[in-house]
Amino acid sequence: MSEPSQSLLPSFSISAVEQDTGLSKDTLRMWERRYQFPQPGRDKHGERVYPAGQVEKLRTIKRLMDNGHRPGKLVSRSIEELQQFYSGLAGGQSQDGPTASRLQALLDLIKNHRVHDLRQQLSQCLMRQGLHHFLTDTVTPLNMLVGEAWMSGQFEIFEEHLYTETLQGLLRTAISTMPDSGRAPLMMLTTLPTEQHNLGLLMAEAMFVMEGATCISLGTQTPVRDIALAAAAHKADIVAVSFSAAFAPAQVCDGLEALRDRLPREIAVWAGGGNAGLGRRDIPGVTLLHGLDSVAPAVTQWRESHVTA
Amino acid sequence: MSEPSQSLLPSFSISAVEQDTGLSKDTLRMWERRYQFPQPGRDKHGERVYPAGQVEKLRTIKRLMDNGHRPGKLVSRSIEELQQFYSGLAGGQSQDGPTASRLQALLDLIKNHRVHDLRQQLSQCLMRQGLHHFLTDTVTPLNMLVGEAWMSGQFEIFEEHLYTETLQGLLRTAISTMPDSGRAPLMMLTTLPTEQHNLGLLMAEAMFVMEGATCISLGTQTPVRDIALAAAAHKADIVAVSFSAAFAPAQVCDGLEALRDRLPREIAVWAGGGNAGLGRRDIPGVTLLHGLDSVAPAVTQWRESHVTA
DNA sequence: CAACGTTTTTGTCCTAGACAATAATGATAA
DNA sequence: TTATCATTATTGTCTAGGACAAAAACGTTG
Repeated sequence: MSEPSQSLLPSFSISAVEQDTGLSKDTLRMWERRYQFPQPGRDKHGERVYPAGQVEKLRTIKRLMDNGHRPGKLVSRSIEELQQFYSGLAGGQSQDGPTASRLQALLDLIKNHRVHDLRQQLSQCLMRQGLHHFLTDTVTPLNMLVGEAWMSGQFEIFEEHLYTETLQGLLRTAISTMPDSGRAPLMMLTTLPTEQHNLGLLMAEAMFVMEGATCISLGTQTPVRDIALAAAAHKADIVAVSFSAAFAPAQVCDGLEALRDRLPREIAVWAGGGNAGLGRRDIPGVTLLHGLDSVAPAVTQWRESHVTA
Repeated sequence: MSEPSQSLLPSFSISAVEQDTGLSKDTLRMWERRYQFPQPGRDKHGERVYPAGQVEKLRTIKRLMDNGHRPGKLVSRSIEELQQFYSGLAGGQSQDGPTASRLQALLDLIKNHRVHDLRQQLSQCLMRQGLHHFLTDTVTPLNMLVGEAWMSGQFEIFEEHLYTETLQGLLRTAISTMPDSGRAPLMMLTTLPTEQHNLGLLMAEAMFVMEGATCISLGTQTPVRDIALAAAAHKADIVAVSFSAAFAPAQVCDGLEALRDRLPREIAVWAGGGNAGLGRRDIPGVTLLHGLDSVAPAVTQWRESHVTA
């Protein structure tokens, strides 16, 4: 529960590790049994005490799992191996030329903690490129680069937080600037419980608003029952749900099915985001959006099949 | 894990209940052992299946616990009794006259899902009252009323979400409107892991910015280690942490002590929010802010004791 | 190359016992 | 009557190892 601060290298209780890594206590104990990793020490009460290094490795593993890897292949490797593992994954589609250097410049601003300049530069990008290209050509690749930088040990968590927070501020401002068109479709946006990443949701909202849709965001973590109630209360046309990589892939389909069941058929369900479990199973009545570029066609198609007076 | 959708009244797995109520699986099982409540059924695999009614009662109990009640006195009572329990608690300091009717009007807007009007009315309040009075005289009491309305069954979760989301948008806009003074103190704002309520943090940020402080927000849920790193990187003067009622009161002091330990002495630690565990133990080197009104004096005092050229 | 069945992998759930931290209570003294 | 201290009650989280179903990977056949 508490983290003793005696030694220079701090150690963590099992619940602290759970919070820190996103791996459940059950999973942590199970890995210890199966893979002999992690191997925490014990305090005087016989409770697990995880050294900082192992926690870091666990974080790294979790991150790789979020990208589709399986733990069995990961636990036995060293941190260094794991870090290389990742750059081989995201680095595949790296840009080149001016785009790359522009992104690198932004990355440097984050690294050097120039929050103010970062915000200004991003804002400038937004103005120059327009919201659409800003999202697809700057934010999306930058997200990947930031994740990669964290993975390879160049970034700390807080630098990621800072980037996310800055971007959120920017996007919210941009969205609230666009006039509420009042046009169909009326979209309800949210995430399911345990999914706390707001950034993907905001990016989606921005895209939808640009297509002239009317958006109502419930924020993150709305229980299925409440999504259904909210959609009914607002007579929404579409419920859009976002799944980040961190969301348990196995839960994605379960959640979408539960949601689909609770909603009347005339309300569409759209799902998107960077989650590995999204394409896995096909759920009838749920439209998958693969990337931001599929937003515009989806809205257009919806409008064509819902022509009203 | 999955929620069967066969019956009209849906039922929940233990992990669904955990998500929904914020009570850990261990706690749920323990209550069952000790208090004979909840009493979930079992599916064919022998796993717990909680009926919707019990989940609702659990939610209600959790809410009361967040306000300082203890479970032993609550579990045996009926939902109706529990709901009265709450209104007796928060209703004590109800306003009267024009303030009350203004708040009631806003409450009605939420209830009738007039999101657009709600935003406009709130915005108008903000303009008329100014940010300071808006926060203390409108937002704070409205928060309580919304919580109370939920408790007594008048509000659904999603209506609370909607209110929160609207308010967040408004506050973020207001904050970004105020020019970044660049003056001391440089404040770093965040919450500890598991604390996901951003609203209190935003309200605090607004107050600080109005006092001419420079704010950098890390968003919610930053691990202690990363708060320390971030504070060092930005040469922050003060680290401010917010604790909502939902945060485990027992963890508050632990977290603050851990944070205090990791930060150099010249960086101040301020803590605030509606959490019941805040005043409990006195932590040397941590300043407690009781309510938004204590923000201004605290900043003034800090400035007085840090006169620089 | 697609579709199917089999094996391995993996996470979550279960029970039941132990114990420490916190809150409430009662007793004593100022 | 109020403050302080010791005792008792309450409460949450940890531990262990067993069980099992869902998903992924693999191999085989059409």
